[in-house]
Amino acid sequence: MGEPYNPKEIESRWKDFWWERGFFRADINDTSRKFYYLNMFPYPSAKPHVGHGRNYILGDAITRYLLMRGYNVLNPMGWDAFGLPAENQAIRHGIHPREWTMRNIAEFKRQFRDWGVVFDWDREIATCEPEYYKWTQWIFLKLYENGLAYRAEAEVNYCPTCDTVLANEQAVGGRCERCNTPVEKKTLTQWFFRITAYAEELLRDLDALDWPEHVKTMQRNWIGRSEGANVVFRSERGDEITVFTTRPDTLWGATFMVLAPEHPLVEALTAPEKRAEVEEYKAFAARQTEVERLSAEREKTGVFIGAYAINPVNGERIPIWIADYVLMTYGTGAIMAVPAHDERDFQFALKYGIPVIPVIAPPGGTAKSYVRPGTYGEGLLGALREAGFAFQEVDGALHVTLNEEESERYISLIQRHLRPGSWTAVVGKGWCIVTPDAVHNIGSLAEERAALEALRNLDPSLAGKHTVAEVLWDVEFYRDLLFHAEYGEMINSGPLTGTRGDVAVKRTIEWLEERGIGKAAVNYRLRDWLISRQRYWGAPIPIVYCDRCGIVPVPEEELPVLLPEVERIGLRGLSEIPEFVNTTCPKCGGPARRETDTMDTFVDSSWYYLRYISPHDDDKPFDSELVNKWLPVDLYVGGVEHAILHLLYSRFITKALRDLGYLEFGEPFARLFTQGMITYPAYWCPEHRWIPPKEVGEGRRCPRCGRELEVSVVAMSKSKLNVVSPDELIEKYGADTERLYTLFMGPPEKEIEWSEEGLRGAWRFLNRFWELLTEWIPRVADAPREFDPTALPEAEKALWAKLNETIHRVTREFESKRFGFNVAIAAIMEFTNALEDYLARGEPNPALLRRAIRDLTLLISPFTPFIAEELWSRLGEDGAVLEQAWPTYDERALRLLAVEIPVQINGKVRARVRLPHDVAGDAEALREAVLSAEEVKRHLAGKEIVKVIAVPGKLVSLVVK
RNA sequence: GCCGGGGUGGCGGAAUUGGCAGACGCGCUGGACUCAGGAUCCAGUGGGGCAUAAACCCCGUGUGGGUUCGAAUCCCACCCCCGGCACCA
Repeated sequence: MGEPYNPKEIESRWKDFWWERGFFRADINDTSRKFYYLNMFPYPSAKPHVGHGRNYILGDAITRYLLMRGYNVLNPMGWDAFGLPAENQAIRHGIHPREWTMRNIAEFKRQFRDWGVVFDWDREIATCEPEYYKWTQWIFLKLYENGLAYRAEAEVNYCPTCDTVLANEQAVGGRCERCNTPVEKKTLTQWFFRITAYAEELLRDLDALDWPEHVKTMQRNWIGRSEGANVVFRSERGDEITVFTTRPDTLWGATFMVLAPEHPLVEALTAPEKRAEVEEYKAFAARQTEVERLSAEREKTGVFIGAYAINPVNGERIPIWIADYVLMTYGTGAIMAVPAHDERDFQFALKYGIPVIPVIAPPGGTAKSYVRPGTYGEGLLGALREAGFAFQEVDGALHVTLNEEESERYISLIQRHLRPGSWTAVVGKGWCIVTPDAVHNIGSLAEERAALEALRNLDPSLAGKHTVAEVLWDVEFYRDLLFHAEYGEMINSGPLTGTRGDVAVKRTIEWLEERGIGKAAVNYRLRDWLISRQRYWGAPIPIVYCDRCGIVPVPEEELPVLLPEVERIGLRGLSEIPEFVNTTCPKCGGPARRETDTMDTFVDSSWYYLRYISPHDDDKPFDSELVNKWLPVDLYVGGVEHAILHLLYSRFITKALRDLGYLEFGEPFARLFTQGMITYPAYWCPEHRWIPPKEVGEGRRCPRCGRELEVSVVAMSKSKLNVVSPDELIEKYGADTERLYTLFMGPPEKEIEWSEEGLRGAWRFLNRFWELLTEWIPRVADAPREFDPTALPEAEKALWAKLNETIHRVTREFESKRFGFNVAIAAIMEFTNALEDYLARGEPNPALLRRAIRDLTLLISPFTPFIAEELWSRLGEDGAVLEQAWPTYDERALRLLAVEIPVQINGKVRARVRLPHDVAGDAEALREAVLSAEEVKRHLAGKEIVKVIAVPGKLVSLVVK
């Protein structure tokens, strides 16, 4: 037996060793073998938990591997140190946010040290330090100078709980991303970054990034590019109303127009008699919270404003409505409504009695006709059969289904059999109303009116119907054909009638452009980035307002605009600190007021990866020359929760700085890896709120009131009291156990539940590992370092082969995209098991054993560096683990062994044959060897071999009869 | 609805990318040690059949079909789950 494993003692010995020996200090001037590894820096909120650990332990393992592979690794760490929680703490407890933040930072650093997670601490930054935010302000000024930062009045999202406005990206589903409060709409004058100027590039450049597909998809969705056309309609008075549409091919079917309630023309266009109604609706729309507006299945509402527009393609006069399903913030805030081919417009038209004109042939070319009971003569059924039309009789009514070419023939037939005063319709490629002596095509508004008139005259029960569509909708049989959004042949479309669906959009745009009534256009869902925050704990926006000079940027040499030191921070942030607000104009020297908003903390984090290169430079934000050599970041690792916000903003800032001449690259993160969160059960008592898992007893009841608790397995968070603290684990099992389990629990990109049992599995393994190695290390101290593998007996060859296979499997996970360290560690465990078995069998070969212990120690070192360093030092090798080359894999090792070749007979494995590697590796030899093997012959008795497939080194497959 | 990613034992997950499905670990079962064990160690563990045992056989990677000597892996259709977006014209 070896020594008992005492992690506490081992870990205290090596805790500071790696940093002190300088292994993690990057040589910034040597970029020949550089590797920029970066973990997303944390917001230092309270104490880190094992969920944080996952991120940094993963990064530490990768870094240690890269160091052993001889890379000059830059792996810095810093703090996303501005932000609301610190400020809220400050307001509540009177402690300064800096103090609170610094305390947490110290806590994080201590934790990293305990974990054995080392960074290049010489490059530590904190975004709340003036030496950092000075340059955040500098970036603001550069963007401002170049028209990429601007101040505008806009409808913005306001979170009443956080007392500040939010960016679009931070109002998720109409709720504050941070606190889940429904956001309110407010019209305010705020600062924006013009990220939309880069919409196209942000979208296009995604293709070349080595990022997870789902993150790229999220960004694509967020940017939301759509292609179409802008078409200019005019009001009857002559005002131009431009609409954006992705379906210009449906233009002839526009039967009304809808403006967003806030559209600037609404005021001027509204007819006097509609004014009151319109005002009321606008007020109603403004009252709606985002959450209400977004609620699914909400019925569409709107009002007619008493004005008409002229459709430029066919001169049709169409009513103008306002409705809140049209958003002022997308496209032009005005749409042409084509109810026949847009579901929303269809619902709206049906509700408000607006005509529907089909202008695109439906897919499949089917048409339907419904003939009411008692409206047709005796001979119709026979005639239909004779003519070969498919129909069904349902309670005396006929359901006729036609294909495209049959419609005309059918119409003339049905006309002969309809009773006088009766009618039917044919709905398919266009709609028509058929009476015994007329056919009304619904191809224009006038035709639609005429058809409706005819119907009303025939059938008094239709007097209350407003449109033909309404009449047809009442017939269940027609419903699936009344509206469709597919592309198809254009019909009822004037000169473009007959244009095929696959070219319809393109042809229509050309046609519009030739006539100057519209042109191709692209729209994005992405909005400009609102960066103003009405809070104290952030980087002040470096702007001064002067009554004489207007908006004046603070001159570069006066940066930073420092946060004022105050006794107490109030709810109104900087605006309630007169010493800060009142200043002099940098231009004219007259009295002026400072901008009191601070910047969104995402601005701070959108450029920090540049600052690490020259973190203490007082003259510039970053050293362009070095940054151009070190960036893009080779590997960026963080949570998916930043897939849109932080990653999109950073990409934008990088592109902007490139265009301003400070950078030579346009993407900050060449490769991205998103790791999943660690979850844990959280218990909720309706009365006592969140209950820590430890206090939950048998039967899942509240320890205080005995009520049954609701359980949910969710990401660890302090607020839900379900965090697992590393301190207790490390005290009990040591950091190596936590590290090993964290990496072993599952593939790192997946969310996974923390388990104390699983952790103990890692603990058991390390104990076994330690005892085994410490038992044998003293016995191989004097063993030779070299040996000839080919001269080993079979059992030793097997161990040697297994060792090489293990090196291969572990290395592969570092080199792969997935960092499947669960598999790498499994391989190490397997080898340890094999080594145990080998040692149990008798006297080992000392040279081989020494080599196995040596390589095994190096292989496990990125995962459990403490135990590895300790074992290494006892092995009597030179230097530290991180000074060793990563073990290499000798392919020849596997060839030393006999291989077991499975033999399939008719697709099933029926025998296994052990063969020397060179026999198994040669197709012909393999075939011969297998066919002559006894256990194969046994299965072949009395059968005829039809085919033999021999795959060298893999298997032999026989087909027999 | 659109887009992306997935469905493998009781659980987390492996499977060198078309070649022995279930590695490794957790859990579970039995045993050992023990006053005791929720500690530790040993053995077993996909389902079923046969059975003293060794051995052997059948089924099995969401469902149905296909390609192939051979499919978890490739193709077609469908079902389900997760994530993102969604009144975006």
